[in-house]
Amino acid sequence: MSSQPPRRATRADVARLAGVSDSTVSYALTGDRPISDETRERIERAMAELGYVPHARAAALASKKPSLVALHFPVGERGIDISDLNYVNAASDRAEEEGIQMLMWTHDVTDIEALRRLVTQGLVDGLILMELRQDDARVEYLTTTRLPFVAIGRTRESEELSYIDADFDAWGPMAVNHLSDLGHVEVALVSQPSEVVESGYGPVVLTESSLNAQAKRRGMTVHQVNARANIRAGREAVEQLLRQHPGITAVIGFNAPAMIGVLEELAAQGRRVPEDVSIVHFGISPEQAEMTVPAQTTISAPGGELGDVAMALLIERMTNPDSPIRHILAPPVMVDRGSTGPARRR
Amino acid sequence: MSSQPPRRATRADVARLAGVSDSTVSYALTGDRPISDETRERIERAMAELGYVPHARAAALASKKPSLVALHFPVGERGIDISDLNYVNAASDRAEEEGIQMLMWTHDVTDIEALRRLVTQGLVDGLILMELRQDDARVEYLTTTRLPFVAIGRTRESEELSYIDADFDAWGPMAVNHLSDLGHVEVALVSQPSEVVESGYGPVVLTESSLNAQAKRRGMTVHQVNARANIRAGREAVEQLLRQHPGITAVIGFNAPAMIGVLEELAAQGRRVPEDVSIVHFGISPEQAEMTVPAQTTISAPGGELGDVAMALLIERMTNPDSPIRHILAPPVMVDRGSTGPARRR
DNA sequence: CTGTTAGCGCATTCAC
DNA sequence: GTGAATGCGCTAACAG
Repeated sequence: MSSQPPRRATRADVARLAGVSDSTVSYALTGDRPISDETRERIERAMAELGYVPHARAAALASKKPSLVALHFPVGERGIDISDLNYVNAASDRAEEEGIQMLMWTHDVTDIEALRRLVTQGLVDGLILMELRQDDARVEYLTTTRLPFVAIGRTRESEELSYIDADFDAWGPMAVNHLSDLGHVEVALVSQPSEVVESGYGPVVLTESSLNAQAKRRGMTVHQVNARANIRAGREAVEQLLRQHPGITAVIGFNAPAMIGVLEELAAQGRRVPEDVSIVHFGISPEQAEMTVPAQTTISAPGGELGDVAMALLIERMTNPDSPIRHILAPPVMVDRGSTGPARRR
Repeated sequence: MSSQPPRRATRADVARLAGVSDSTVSYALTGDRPISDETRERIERAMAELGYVPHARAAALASKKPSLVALHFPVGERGIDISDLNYVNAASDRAEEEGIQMLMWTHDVTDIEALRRLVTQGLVDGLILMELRQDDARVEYLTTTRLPFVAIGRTRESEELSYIDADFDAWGPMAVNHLSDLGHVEVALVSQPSEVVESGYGPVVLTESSLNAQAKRRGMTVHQVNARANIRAGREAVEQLLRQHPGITAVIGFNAPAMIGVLEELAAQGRRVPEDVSIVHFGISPEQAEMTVPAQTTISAPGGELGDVAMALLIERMTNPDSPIRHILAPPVMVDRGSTGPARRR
């Protein structure tokens, strides 16, 4: 390992060694104006020799252009999985295309004090919010701030908020119609813990209500259970559901760990999927859906699109604070993995 | 929503409004020298009126003190779960105590090009690496750089690397001794996918070898399977193991999703835990261990300690580049959740 | 094609 | 107790 030089080389060091002026070095770097091949060559040699690394934060200070944004990814009860990574990577890729770095910030949604520190320290030029609540304290706080931000997800009153979100109002009907077309008339919904619903978590609230509305229209009965996000809770939930409502022919899931338990319990009871019970699962990634036995048919948002568009929205707002508020809804995508079939005859 | 002021207020604006000099405002903020109550009062009023927010990145530039570090958390095949969050939160808490913000960076371990961009853009003052490989290209690259970094985990040749790591050499013996004391002489090891092992992932490599060595000493036979990280793979693995080696009385796991499958398959076969088969699981979080039916006895690293110490190490290196290289090993912790018992009589 | 100059927002040394 | 001056590393006019 080479011994560490005492301090990092600066543009001035490079300029001196190359025998040119400071700004020439800058321009050689950015290519913002023509440089003769010869001086460019000298500059590059000097940079290499000094191990010169431009200091992006100083550049950002001087140019007043955005260089660093954060994605607020509150890793709450459920953690981060590969499906979330689709968002994250898409957003980050989009940022890098624009020469902006994106880092993740993982504090709890409710930790407004930490958010305040992040913002008031002026460490980032913009923020993307995820896991929006219907009433979201972060949004309230950030609107009192000059920091540009957009959301993946939305609040109840979101007129003033730029966001992209999955069109959850279409999720429920998509599931109901699919199952109803297959002849199912009595189904179970294994949803998320009641705290999550009560805290006003948009996806669940919107999906549940669109599902119930459409079920009513199609004459379908829905028995809902709010299960904790673990395997055991899923087993217990489905055991009880099937005991109390033997007419159930399909389970709609919105809770990945619990649905593992549901599948376990069905297998333990000797019920086959999809011959005896059909399964549809909201919002999980292909990886999660393929992981279980059997694989699950899913209805979800289009992977990276949300992240990509969100970053584009943020960049627009950072570049031009007067750019219009945007609301974008991404339609759901259903992937059939064979876990649904015609309803068992009653 | 209030209309947005044209630009953010600066220290100069505050100084002008308060009728004091720029530096006085700085000192009022930092408290680095005595300020009369009266001027402090005026300054505070001015700050409030202007909605002044200090600009941390400019401050960092001027003071040459670190203000932003990144935690490289490669979210690979397995994602991030709550157990990882212990590290993340502990590190981040420690950073904030020192007035430093920590953000996460989630690119793939192998994406050195992206790492190079992160570093050469000079966006962060330091870096914590996670998920170290035995030969880790990131370490190689970063040592050619002036950027301070430390690791949670270690490489094969880690003399020059400051790290904290779990003492995996103690994991294997802890599991072997525990089971051997209970009379188990033939056990299964459901480990991670062979690519992971071949890529030289330290925890697995070290744990496996310490386990095998100790098993030999204690006269224990270990049948190892490298299962993919999903439920189905775990089911298949244990089914085959028990068929080929009916003498197996315990399963040692190092693969959370696969072990869910193992438990499912044992239940499906009517084998009870721990009466028929004992279970010990390496490296999963309490949350994961409690989630399954039955809960699993675990041997893991002490949650937040790794993150906390890693950040402390990094801060030391950033503050004083000449500080000594440190190697710290954290002893394993076993939590008995009742999934192990005396070996079934053969 | 290249150099000079004046900042970006702040910390800090040196004065008073 | 307070102010003025200098510089962190870089960008971006303004000058040739």
